[in-house]
Amino acid sequence: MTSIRALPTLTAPVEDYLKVIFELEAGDGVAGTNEIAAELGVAPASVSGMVRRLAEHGLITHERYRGVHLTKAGRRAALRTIRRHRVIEAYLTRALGYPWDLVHDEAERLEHAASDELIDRMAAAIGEPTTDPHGAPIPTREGTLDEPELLPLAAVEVGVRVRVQRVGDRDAEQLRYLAELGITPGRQIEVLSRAPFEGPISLRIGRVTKTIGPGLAKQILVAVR
Amino acid sequence: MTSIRALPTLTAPVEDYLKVIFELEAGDGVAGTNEIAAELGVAPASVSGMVRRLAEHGLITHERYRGVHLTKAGRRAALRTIRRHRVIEAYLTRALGYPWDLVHDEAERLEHAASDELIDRMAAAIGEPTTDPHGAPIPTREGTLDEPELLPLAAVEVGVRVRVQRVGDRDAEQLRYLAELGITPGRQIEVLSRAPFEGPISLRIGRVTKTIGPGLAKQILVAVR
DNA sequence: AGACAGAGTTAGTCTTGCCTAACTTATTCC
DNA sequence: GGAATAAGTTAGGCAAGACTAACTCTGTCT
Ligand SMILES: [Mn+2]
Ligand SMILES: [Mn+2]
Ligand SMILES: [Mn+2]
Ligand SMILES: [Mn+2]
Repeated sequence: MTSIRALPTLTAPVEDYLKVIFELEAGDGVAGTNEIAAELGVAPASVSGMVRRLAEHGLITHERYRGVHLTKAGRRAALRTIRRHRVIEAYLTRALGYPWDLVHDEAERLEHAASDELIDRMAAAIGEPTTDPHGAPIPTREGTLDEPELLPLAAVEVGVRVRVQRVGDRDAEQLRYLAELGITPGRQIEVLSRAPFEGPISLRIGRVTKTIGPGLAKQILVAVR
Repeated sequence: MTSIRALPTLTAPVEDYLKVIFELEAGDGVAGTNEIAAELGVAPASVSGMVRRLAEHGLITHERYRGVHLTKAGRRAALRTIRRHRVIEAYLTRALGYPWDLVHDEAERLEHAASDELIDRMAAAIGEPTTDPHGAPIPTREGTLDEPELLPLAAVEVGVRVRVQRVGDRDAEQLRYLAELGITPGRQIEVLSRAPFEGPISLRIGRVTKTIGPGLAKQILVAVR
């Protein structure tokens, strides 16, 4: 039995905090104050303040000095914002010809202003997309997220052929470079060689060969075969 | 010689105040505290506070107890927001099939979050519209606004044939009713009769006859012939 | 001229969200 | 086990933007 409680419209900063906490928790299992601060570009002390408020509103639980976890309500709100963000990114590229390196910043603001109605119309207009332009899966209206297991390209053995599934979308410059290299979701890649000690990685992309650093290779998520 | 000064990104409330002041000034020649407060749904004291801040930032001039006027910079900012608002309304109806009674509220939020880039792409995608769905003219990118002289339907003589140019867009309910009556921009109407003392007005709309009150008729702006 | 209504302002308070500086806790390392 | 270090928190401030209550203009009406 679920009690339907109208969420009392969250502010833009609150939505951004929840989103970041969701993503950190998915990675580490727990979200730390400094991590959240770094991700949002605010001072750690500001995070402590917000964490108190989020806990008071029942969106997270907080163990002092131990990190935070989303509650059911917090997780729901986070997934709603993530859905909005990714639908907006998908719509901007597919319907308005936006380049994939610009959509993130735009979506970062619009995600707080668009109504559910608008998000649904956008999604419908481009055929209910399941991923955003960077390959990130889009949560459903109902708040379920199907996150497939993916491998960072940096961890793929030499000789293996993989398909690009998803790339990091925070850095616009990096996205432009990836596009230039031809590394976009759906692309087939073969790892030709890997220098030891975190050295450069050679790739065959289509019929050309390119070499990238391991840092970049960590941002490229692939599926084998 | 114009000095190019980057406006230090205005907040959403500031943009809304400037928009409202622009519209009141266009009407009365001056914007009063209480008018602004009523328009924004805020206490008059809140307006006094904001007015001080806007004046400090050089967006308005303020004579105590006398009302406010936009400066050049304030007018420019107001027109920018109005352009955004109307382009968004036009885009939502033309590209996403939004009904005309819902676009205002949506645009009221999105106008503060969309980049100039996005507004330009939206405008381009629907063929550089010159009016919004309610017939309001859209300011140009350069900040000029061509506001044609229009007559409220309430002031039209019996027997005169007019064309609907623009309708008030604040009240969603009213917009639904107007749509039901068939009173939308572009529509031809003939005034059949007007009862005295602010009485009801009979109209021929297409081949049907409808009667409306004078309050509603003030919200309908028309051009003769 | 004086009174009064309406418009506008001031004073004081609240919440949100941010900051820096100083402090406390947890962990790690010798 | 105790010191160093990293992580996290508290204290104290600030600006924006809202509120209520109390005060002050301004203009009008007699
Ligand atoms: Mn955001
Ligand atoms: Mn993305
Ligand atoms: Mn607005
Ligand atoms: Mn409109």
